[in-house]
Amino acid sequence: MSSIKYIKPTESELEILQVLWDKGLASVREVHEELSKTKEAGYTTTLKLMQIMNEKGLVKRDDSVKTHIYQPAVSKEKTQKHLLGKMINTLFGGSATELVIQALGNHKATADELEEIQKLLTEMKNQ
Amino acid sequence: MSSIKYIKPTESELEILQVLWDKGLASVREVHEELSKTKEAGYTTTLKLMQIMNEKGLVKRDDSVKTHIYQPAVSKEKTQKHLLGKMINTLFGGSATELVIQALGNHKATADELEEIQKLLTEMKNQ
DNA sequence: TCAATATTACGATAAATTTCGTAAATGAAT
DNA sequence: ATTCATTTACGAAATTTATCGTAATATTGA
Repeated sequence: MSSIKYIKPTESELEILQVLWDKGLASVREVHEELSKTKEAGYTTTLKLMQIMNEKGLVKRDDSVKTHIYQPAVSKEKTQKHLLGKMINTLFGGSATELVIQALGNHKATADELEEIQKLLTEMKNQ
Repeated sequence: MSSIKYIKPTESELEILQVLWDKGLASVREVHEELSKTKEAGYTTTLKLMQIMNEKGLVKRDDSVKTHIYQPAVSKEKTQKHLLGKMINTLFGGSATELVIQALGNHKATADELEEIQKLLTEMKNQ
């Protein structure tokens, strides 16, 4: 059994993780530039957050080089799964279906995407 | 235009809202009893939270009677919609479809529920 | 080498959230 | 009416999150 406690990223930490999941590896500068496109915050704020995330184990870093290079230490899929599960419980009374219906109803999907989901559903029914 | 700022409930506040959405009306005691089934916290903690929620406008209360009666002041659907949208953005790169696939993949749904979702999808395609 | 630049480290602060102790108010029972 | 139990009010503390100023460190280029 694993005694590793799941660490829930904060909202700001999730934004940083998103960038890292996308880039794989990145310096603080790179992450900060990316965040700056949609958000206002100082460089040292991003730096500090990433240092804290390193302490928490949410990211790893290579500090053998002058400009430290960070990478995610938690997987995108597991994090999605965890937070989605939490939301299903605390907001949709435990029903994933209710969430799916809400999501489909309120957020436009393309025809292709609808196809994809239908295919998945058919597979699920045939098991 | 409406100048009402959306207030994001905290995690604890969401737990309380869930109870109120379910019961419609409830005293602090009732909410607290319900929460106690899954959570450890003192009665005054729940009370204080509900008082703060009242100040924020997340709940309303009738204090004309000795034991104040609370009810939700924000709708379950709107709250779901808001937080779901936020999660799609910060965790699924803006793709509702990705979220739906994750949700269906990880959380079992009954055959009936799958039917229901398929029906919804068909309707969406035919529009 | 030395000045300019960039990066990291560190500490401090502010704001938001959660928690609870204690007192005050109310209602009920004897 | 006095006691007892319940509830609300209030304040304070502890925690977490977000932010930034400043100092220290390292790099580069003139």
